[in-house]
Amino acid sequence: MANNELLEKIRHSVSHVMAEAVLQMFPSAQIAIGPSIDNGFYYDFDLPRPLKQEDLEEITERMRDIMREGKPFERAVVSRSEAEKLFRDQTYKLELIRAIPEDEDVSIYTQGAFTDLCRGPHVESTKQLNAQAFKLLSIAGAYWRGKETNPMLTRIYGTAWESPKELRLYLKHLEDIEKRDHRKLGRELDLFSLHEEAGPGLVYWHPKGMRVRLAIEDFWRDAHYRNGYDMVASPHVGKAWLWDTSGHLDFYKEGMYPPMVMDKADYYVKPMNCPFHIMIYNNTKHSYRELPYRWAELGTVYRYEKAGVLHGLLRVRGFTQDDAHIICTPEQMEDEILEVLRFSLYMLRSFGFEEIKAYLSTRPEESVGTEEKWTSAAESLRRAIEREGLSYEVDEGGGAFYGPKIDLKIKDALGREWQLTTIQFDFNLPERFNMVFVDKDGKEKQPYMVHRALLGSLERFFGVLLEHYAGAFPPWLAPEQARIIPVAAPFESYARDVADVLTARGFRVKADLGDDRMNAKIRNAQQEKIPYMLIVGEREEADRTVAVRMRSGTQENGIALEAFAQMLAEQVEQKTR
RNA sequence: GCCAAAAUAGCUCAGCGGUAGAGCAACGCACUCGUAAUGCGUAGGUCGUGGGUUCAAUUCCCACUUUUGGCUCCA
Repeated sequence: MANNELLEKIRHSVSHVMAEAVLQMFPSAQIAIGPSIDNGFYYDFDLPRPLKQEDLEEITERMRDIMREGKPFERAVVSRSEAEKLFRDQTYKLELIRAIPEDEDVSIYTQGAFTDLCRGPHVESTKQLNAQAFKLLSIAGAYWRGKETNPMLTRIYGTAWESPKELRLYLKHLEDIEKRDHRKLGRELDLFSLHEEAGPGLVYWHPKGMRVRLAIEDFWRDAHYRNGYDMVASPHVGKAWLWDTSGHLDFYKEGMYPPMVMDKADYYVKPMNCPFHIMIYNNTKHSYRELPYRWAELGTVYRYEKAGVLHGLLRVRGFTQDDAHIICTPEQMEDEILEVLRFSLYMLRSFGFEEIKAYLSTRPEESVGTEEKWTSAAESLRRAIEREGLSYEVDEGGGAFYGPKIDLKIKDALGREWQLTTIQFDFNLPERFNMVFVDKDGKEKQPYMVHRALLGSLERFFGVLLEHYAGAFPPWLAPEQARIIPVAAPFESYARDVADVLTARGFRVKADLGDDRMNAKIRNAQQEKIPYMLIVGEREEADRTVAVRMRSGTQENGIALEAFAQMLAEQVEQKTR
């Protein structure tokens, strides 16, 4: 969506108009902040009572009235004391005024009866706002300045555009997003479920969803073996000793499920796989000749996520990371980073994600590891990004305390960004677990350890993929690749024959032999978003062909069964969409 | 965790102080049919859980659970 200066002015101005309308209704309301945001605006209020949906209608009407009056937005620069006097009843505004740096002007904007502390800019007059091109969307709670310890304010979100037409397009876009919601598609296509009574945030994979997941996993394992990784598997629980040593009980305890007691020892379900992989490493002594190790595991971990943040497959409490740890010598580190980034991009592109952006996070204030290690690690991350020609942003000080990292975000079919890949250095665990290798000079040295997940978690990745394809998976991922539909009962045996042939070739197909009419069978297959419908009747049976109907609606008749099988095999191999 | 809203059949939803209703799906029967729904019938619900108010609660009130939208966009 375009986001030019005019739109920003419009949105910010509409938010002021909304604040004026809210103050008309609730003269005692405290107003906080009301910026423009992507696609719209919000304003935070401290109100005498909670808002109802109907209130939004009244606010909307009042806003339209204000816009019709056509009052100018007037800017004025005032002194601090004037500002404080002006907003003496507005505690949040007073706090904001005090936070303005000394060398900055304090400006106010007035339209009609409403004056707000504001940096601007705004449109010149409320006349320039189109009374039919905005919509108040939702009411939400938001902490003052986003801090949990601060009071909870009432936030009204809205969207605003130059013209009613643009508003309609945007609302349509929101509908598209809703239609693609992976939770909805997951239910409609019978892919997965969640069960509140059996535990929130825990995913149940149904047969069809599992088919897709296994297609992803099979490709993932194969790609990892081809790219120099080995597979390991580790337990789901570990004794407190492990988590004490790793530091998780000190730093991550609130993210872990509470302990289980057995034989007088505390066992914790794993929130991460790393300590286990280190146990494997520390099982024996290692020479520099053996490094690097690249150990991968589809490791299922459990983390306590706050109840309010759970969201379908995208935020869950139990998930399977496509995890791997690279353990290498300092000399190998640069090449390993470059390689892992290259491999990440290959994986993401294989799934149809072409727009990829990198985010580099560097050393935060509190951190472990030497300055030298941080610098060399961050620099090799940066060089790897640049060599791959990725656009990137740097988040200074945004790294974890244990090391710098690269995150990769992809853009999906609707232009939304999702973080999938993370590549993180870890200077903490090698130290805590006393990991060593014997170098050329016969001395024990500490290896570098890199933690990486390319798809992130299978659950989240599956959710993103589902929305990206709107449920219409490409043939190589589709749970059912082709549905064989006889035009009438007499051709059921040929339909079964076709299904047997294709099943024997390793394809995922089903013959629809129910007593529905053909039209209904096509409709069902269409709604299940199956890539191919093979329609068979007298003609097809006679010359061993199939009529191939694609879910796009286009069709090719009289395709030899063998030719179809070859085409499908090729599409699966090439991962064609 | 916090704010707000919601929870009725497998799904989508209606109802609302007098012990529940539709469409789709499911199941049964009939129908021999060439590109997005053949017709008829049957079954399915302690109205999220617990408590309260009431002669009577799915409906009103309270608590809990879960779900949804937010809690990062800085005057």
